[in-house]
Amino acid sequence: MPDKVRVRFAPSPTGPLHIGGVRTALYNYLFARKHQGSFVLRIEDTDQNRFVEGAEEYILEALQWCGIPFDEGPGKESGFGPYRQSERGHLYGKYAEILVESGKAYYAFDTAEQLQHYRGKMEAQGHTFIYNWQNREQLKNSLSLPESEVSDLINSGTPYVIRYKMPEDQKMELSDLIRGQIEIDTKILDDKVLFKSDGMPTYHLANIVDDHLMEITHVIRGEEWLPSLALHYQLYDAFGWEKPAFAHLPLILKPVGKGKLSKRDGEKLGFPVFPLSWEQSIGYREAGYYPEAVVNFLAMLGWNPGDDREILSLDELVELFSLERVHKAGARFDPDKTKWYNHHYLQQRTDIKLVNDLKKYSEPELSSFSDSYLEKVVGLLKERADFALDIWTQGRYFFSPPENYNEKAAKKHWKNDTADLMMELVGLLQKLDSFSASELESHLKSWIGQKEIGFGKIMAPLRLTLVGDLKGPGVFDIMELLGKQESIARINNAVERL
RNA sequence: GGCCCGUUCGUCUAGGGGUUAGGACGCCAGGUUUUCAUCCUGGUAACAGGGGUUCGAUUCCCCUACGGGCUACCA
Repeated sequence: MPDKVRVRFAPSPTGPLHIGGVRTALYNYLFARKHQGSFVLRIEDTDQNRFVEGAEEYILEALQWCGIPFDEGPGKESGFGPYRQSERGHLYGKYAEILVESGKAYYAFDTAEQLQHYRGKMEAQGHTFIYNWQNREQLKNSLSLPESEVSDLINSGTPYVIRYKMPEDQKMELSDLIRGQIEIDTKILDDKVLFKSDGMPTYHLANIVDDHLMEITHVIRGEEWLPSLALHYQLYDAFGWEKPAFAHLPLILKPVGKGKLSKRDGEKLGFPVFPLSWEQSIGYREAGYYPEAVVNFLAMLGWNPGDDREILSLDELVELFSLERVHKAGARFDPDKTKWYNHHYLQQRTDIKLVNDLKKYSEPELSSFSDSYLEKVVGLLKERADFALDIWTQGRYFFSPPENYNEKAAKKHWKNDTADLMMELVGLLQKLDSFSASELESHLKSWIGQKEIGFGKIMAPLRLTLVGDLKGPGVFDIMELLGKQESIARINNAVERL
């Protein structure tokens, strides 16, 4: 790689960034870091109709949350800006005209309605309408019309677009870092619009011009752009510019069923498809995922380091990443595995951090408990949690007595003599000075041993009185945390109610 | 429909002319925990099909099937 590596992530602010977009950004970021290059964020907002308020802010915040900052972009000027295409509007017309002058592009006056009509007609016959060498002489453009009429139309303010004049029959060899060589014949390609009648460039023109001007060395983008690669090659050649290297990433597919991952899948199967919440759709952040987990599982979706490692930090990913190891086929999204990643990263967190995570979800209920108490709760519960929220939902009994008792368990374990046994147990507990888990364990065990009854006759109902269910950490640990007074109160309470 | 890209356990994938085709998630079983979960151990499970090439193909080539993308004055 001769020059300094420069890559870009170029989203359109037409809505929230979805998880596939995040992965594209991530791969760009990893590649840039790996080669000590620059990661540029460019906002492609040339379509005024699809602009969505707040989308750009969302993109910025999402990248920040994921921990994949850009080196240049909106608000981070570095000599190649501005980084919003809407602010570069004046640039593109000039380049389109250059192509017209050199005969590589032309003016077209066909209205959207006319084209729609042609399309409908062809489709009715079972064909596809393609605006190219086959019919451009019959359509309304500067190739078919006399020069004088063309200038009349332009001077009278007739709306026009500028189309690229795709060669009639040229065999092209395209090259992709992930897919290798691709052959294509230009005769099946169309005369794509480069410059719209509203004075804005289309993606194709703006993209090539900006990538050139911003000195992008590697274009890493989604596979949906592969069909446009030939056009982009044509454009670089038409301008006489050096092409960047291209890498087209496989798409992320639905967990079940057909097609690529969509917002609907998240709603249907109950997992986020956006990094942050957007309107009614919950984001990974809000669902309780850690950015490290999101980055890790996204990185592994379509790429691997070539060995068995699956838990990789961002730094390790940077170190190991290579485009050559990106898989070619689309990858089905696996919600279970993303959970597993989060579970892993949650275990790595300190108890203090987890307490803070927990407070985000249930601050009011937790405010009356000390941090040291909460830390102990977290310590006891974390290993069974995928999310910080699980600690709250699965550990309610640490914060308030059980409101009801699991009926099935009560029926099975609360026998006729259980109440008497529990009262006897209360008597024993009253006498204890230390309420540590180990003390409790030895006292209870010897007591049960003396009575010559099964452990189950005591342990199961005891747990029921404390927790309300047959779940949770060790009974003695729970009792120690709850304390003598609360534990006894809960046993008494259960005796009355069961 | 046309064009392009793809196809290894259910899923993410490693591998690559001769392998017991490896790992992870999920699932199942055993162990630990006198609970549930975690955890540990083990197990289940794959080279889409058909032709070539070859002494030998899951691996290379072709065809078919299937999957995906594109086919806008959207990106």
